[in-house]
Amino acid sequence: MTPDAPATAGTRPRARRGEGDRLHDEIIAAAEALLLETGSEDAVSIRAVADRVGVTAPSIYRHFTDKQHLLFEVCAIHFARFDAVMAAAVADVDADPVAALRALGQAYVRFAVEDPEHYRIMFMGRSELTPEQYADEVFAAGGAFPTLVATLQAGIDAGRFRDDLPPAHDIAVVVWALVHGVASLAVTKPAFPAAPVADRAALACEVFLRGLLRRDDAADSSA
Amino acid sequence: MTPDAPATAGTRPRARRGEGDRLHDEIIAAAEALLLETGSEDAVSIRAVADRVGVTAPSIYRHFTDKQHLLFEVCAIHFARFDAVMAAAVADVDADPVAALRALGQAYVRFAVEDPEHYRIMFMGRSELTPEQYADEVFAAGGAFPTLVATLQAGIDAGRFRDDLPPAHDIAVVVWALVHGVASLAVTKPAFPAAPVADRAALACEVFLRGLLRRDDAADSSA
DNA sequence: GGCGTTAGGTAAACAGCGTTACCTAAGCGC
DNA sequence: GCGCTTAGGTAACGCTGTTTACCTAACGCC
Repeated sequence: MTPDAPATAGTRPRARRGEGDRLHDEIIAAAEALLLETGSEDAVSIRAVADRVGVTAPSIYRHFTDKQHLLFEVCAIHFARFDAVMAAAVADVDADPVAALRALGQAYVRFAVEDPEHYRIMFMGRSELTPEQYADEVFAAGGAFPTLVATLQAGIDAGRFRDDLPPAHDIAVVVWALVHGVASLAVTKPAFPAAPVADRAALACEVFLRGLLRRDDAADSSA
Repeated sequence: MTPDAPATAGTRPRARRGEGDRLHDEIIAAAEALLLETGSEDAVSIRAVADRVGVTAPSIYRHFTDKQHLLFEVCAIHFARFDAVMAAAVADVDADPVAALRALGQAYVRFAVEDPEHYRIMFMGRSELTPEQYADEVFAAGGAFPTLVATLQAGIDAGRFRDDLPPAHDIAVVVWALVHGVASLAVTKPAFPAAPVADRAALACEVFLRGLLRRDDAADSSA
C-alpha cells in the first residue's frame, strides 16, 4: 500500500510522527469490514481486527481505550449517516408534516434492516457499556430525535393532530418506540412469519398516525 | 444441606442414582439468582454458576448442552409465566376486546421492565444462538402471540375496528412491535429523558388503538 | 551530527471465558 | 461380589479483553 519500503522486512512499516491517525482509521475500516463480512459483533475481536490490519493486539489500545470505544467509533459515521437520512426524510415537512412522519418511519426501519449489526450496536446495546458520548441522554439532545420532535410539533402547529395529546416530546418517545419495535423485532426475529418489513413499517405508521390525526383529517390513508 | 456425610471431605456429596435432576434444578436456581443479583447475563458464567452450586464447571455440561441451553432453561419458567400473564390480561375479552388489548399492552411492558435481564434473553437475543425450541417460528405457533391474535380477532368480530385493516395476524405483529418497542427501549435506554414507562405504554396503546377503531367508536379514551 | 523525547509499535503475560477429553468413584442390578 | 451405569472431578485447549514492560524508529533541537 504505502510506497515506503518496509524497514525490518515482514513487520509493518512504522508510521510517521503524525501518521498515527492513519492506523486509527485503518483499524476502524478493518473492524467495519469484519463486522459486515461476519455479520456478528462477536466475530469482531481485538485480535481479529489487529490481524487484519497487520499489527499486534495491544497496538489497538494505543488508539482506542477499549473494545466498546472501537465499536462505537466504527458506528460513528453510521450515526452521522443516520441523522442525515432522518433529516432527508423530513426534508419537506412544511409541505405535509404527516407525510414527513410517514417517510421518517419508513426510513428508520429501512436504515435498521439495511445493516442490522450496526443497528444492534447503536440502539440495542447495553447502556452501561456504551461510551459516554453515546449515552442515553445524548440522543435526546441532538440528532434525529429532535428532528422527530420538530416534525411532530409541525404537525401540531398545522392543526393536523388531535388536541388532547401530550407534548410533542412525549409523543416522539412513543413514535420512536414504535419504529424501533418494528426494526428491532425484524433484526432479532428474522424468521418470524410475517409480512415484509416494509409493509409492517407502513402499517405501523399508518395506524399510529391515524390515532394521532384529528377525526376529520383523512390524510391519504390508502394503507 | 444434605444429611449425608461428605465422602471425600470437601467435595460435594455425590448425588444418588436418580438425583441427578436435583443438581439440574440447583444449577438453574443458581443461574437465576446470579442473573437477578448481578443484573447482567455476562456475569452468569458457567464457572460462576458452578461455584455457587458447589461443583466444577464441566459438571454443568452433564445437565445442559451449552450455556445458551442453560440460560433458556432458566427462562423457561418465565416463558410460562409470560404466557400466563398475557392470558390473564385478556381474561374478559368478551366483555370488551379493546379494553383487553389495552390491558395486554400494559401487562407486556410491565413484564419486561420487571426483570429486564430475562426479557433481554427471551426477546432480544441473537436468534441464531437461541435453542431450537425457542426459535422465531415457535412464538407464532403457541403461547402469547396467538392470544394477541385472538384478542384482535375478537375486536374485529365485534365490529369495533375499521374494515380496511389487514388480517388479525398482520396487525398482531405490529402491535407486538409497538409494545416490544416501548419495552426494549425502556430496557436498553433507561436514562433517556421521558415520561414513566407505564405512561409511555399507555399512550402508545391509546394512540394505536384509536388508529384501529372505527370512526364512531370513542371507547373510553380518557388518555 | 549527535541527543533526548516521544509516538508507535512488539512480546509476554494475566485473568477469565466456553468447552472437550479423559478419569474416577459411588451406586444399583444381578 | 462383579460389572455396568451414572455423576461427578482434573486437566487442558483455544479463545477472549486487557495490561505491563520493553523496544525502537522518527522527530525537533542545539
